[in-house]
Amino acid sequence: MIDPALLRENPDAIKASQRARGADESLVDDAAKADVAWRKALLEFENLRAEQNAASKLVASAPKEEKAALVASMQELSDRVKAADAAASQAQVELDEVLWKIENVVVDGVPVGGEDDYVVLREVGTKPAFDFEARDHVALGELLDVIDIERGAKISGSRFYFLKGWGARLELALMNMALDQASAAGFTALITPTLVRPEIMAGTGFLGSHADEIYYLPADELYLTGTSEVALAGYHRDEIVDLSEGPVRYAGWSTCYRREAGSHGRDTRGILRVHQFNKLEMFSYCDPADAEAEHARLLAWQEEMLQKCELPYRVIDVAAGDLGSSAARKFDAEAWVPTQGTYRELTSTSNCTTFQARRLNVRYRRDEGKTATLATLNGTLATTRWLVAILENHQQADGSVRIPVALRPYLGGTEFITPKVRA
RNA sequence: GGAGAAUUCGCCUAGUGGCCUAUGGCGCGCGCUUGGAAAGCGCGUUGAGUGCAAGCUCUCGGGGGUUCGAAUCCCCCAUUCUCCGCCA
Repeated sequence: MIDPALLRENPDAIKASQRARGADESLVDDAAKADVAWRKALLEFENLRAEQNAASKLVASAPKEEKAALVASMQELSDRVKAADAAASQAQVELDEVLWKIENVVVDGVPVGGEDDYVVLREVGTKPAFDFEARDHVALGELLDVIDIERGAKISGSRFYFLKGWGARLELALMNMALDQASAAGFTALITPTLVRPEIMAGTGFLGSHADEIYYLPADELYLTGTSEVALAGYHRDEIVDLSEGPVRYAGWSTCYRREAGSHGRDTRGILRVHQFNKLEMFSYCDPADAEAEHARLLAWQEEMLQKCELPYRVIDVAAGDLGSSAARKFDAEAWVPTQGTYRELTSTSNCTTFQARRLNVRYRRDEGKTATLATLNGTLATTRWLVAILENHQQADGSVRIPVALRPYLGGTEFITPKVRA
């Protein structure tokens, strides 16, 4: 939710942001109107309630024989209080309805436009030049017996798979390397619940336009999360978080579930787009004044991981129209996928400023002791999808795959996965 | 699955319709005292909304109801604990 104070002080800033996103600008005027109406209704109710409270004290202290008359005279006031209360509640509902529709105010400098209007910030690493016919990760997965897509489909349908042998070990190695790096940077490891209640799903902003992307278990009224961000953001719901020692950071590991309802026919081959995968997610609670700096730190940690995996990648500054509603800015790091001749997203990091925290009521104490809404940020540190880039970029002519040096300690020192070796 | 008990400020706790603008303790903060500390004493210590402000309003797990008036009575929901049953 946007900051109501900003709505009163500088509605034009919100309008400019909506414009940059290609979103509805008129919502801002609607919200301002609803805000005025709500405050008026609230004042009316509070004045009547004050009157009632005062009169109620008289009844309490009145002699018995006068009570009946006093009580009778207060019934009409009581009705008016009830009506005013209902009107104020209704006005607040109407205000919230509009406020929740307005997306987060983008950070200055975010590229204007839609999906294709991203700005490439940098390209890092050298794309591999193969002097043989490169195999894609599906072919490599079969050859090395590390990814079993056929049997995944047999037991669960399309977009499911088994990671097998060195494939399973490679993913665990990747996650462990990421967790070690995160722990060294001060993140607390969390293995999170993947089934959450509706209000948590709504509070994190995932039940909006993308609700059909989410698995739902009606018998239990629980949602399967598509990212541990949901649990990590909900973790401190309704709490005052101690930020006196700097940002509070969590590295959340979980399996992620996505229906991929709107992507029929896209990335149907392999494990690039699947219904179930694992992810280690960074999540940071911090002082809003520090949020942009923290965003840069999250991106730096992501790049460190990509470099340790010896992957060529580029970083893009995602355009306003392609941001999620909670994000004020988003950087994606995309790794080169040789057989597709293009970059594919491996990590994404969003600065949600106070937008998400306001919905979930997460605050911190400022130096003066006052409470204020804090900022939340998130970013991918490793996912199953990384295996695609690792397998394809490090493949050799004979179909074996070279393990990046930094990952080897997590695989018992193994340097190559070869077609003959089994885990 | 069944039965019962509970949920009050960071923690523990008092409170059975109006004197609750919620008790007491622990902890924490400030001060007095002290050579310094402990003890002791005094003051403060849930948050939120609105308003320029004084103030007013809300907040006793959440929501609804009864009532002139609800921490207190009723209903629904959540969570925790205990017992019984069933299962690994």
